Amino acid sequence: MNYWLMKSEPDTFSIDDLASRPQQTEPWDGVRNYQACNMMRDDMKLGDLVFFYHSNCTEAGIVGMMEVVKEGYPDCSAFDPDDKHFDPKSDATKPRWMRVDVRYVRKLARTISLKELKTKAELTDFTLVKNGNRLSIIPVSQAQWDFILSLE
DNA sequence: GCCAACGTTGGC
DNA sequence: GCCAACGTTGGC
Repeated sequence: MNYWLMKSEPDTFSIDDLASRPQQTEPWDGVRNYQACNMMRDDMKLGDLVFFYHSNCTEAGIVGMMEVVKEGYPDCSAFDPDDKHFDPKSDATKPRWMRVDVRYVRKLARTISLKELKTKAELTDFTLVKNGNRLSIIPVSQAQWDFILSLE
């Protein structure tokens, strides 16, 4: 069982959007970064738990939790010329990008902000708090997961 | 809206 | 395979 963190801009897709979806489930598509896609393809497994992180907003931070309900499969939004994330170099015979499906688990009692996470000695190795980090999917260790939840 | 950091592209 | 140019991310 692995733990993860996935970023989303709340203006585009927030935790409340996820909670109001049918079955509270959503395909996590539009990721166009190889490192992140490889993790969805190879490492994210059914039942893995994921922090939902709001980025590029007033209070960037961890707002909730979700779980992987479908393992990596081709992101067909890359095949659709009308889609914002269309990629002409990806096609159905050789999909370049992957996605997983995630289901809402719960919101945290409060937002654990990036600012706060950066102050914790326990998290100095956590990729999220490293300067200039741009990965939208980040692995979280068991220890990091437990520690972050203890802050709630 | 600014800008630093970083990933990707493409010429050579 | 190097690296400059360019585009994007995301905190502030």
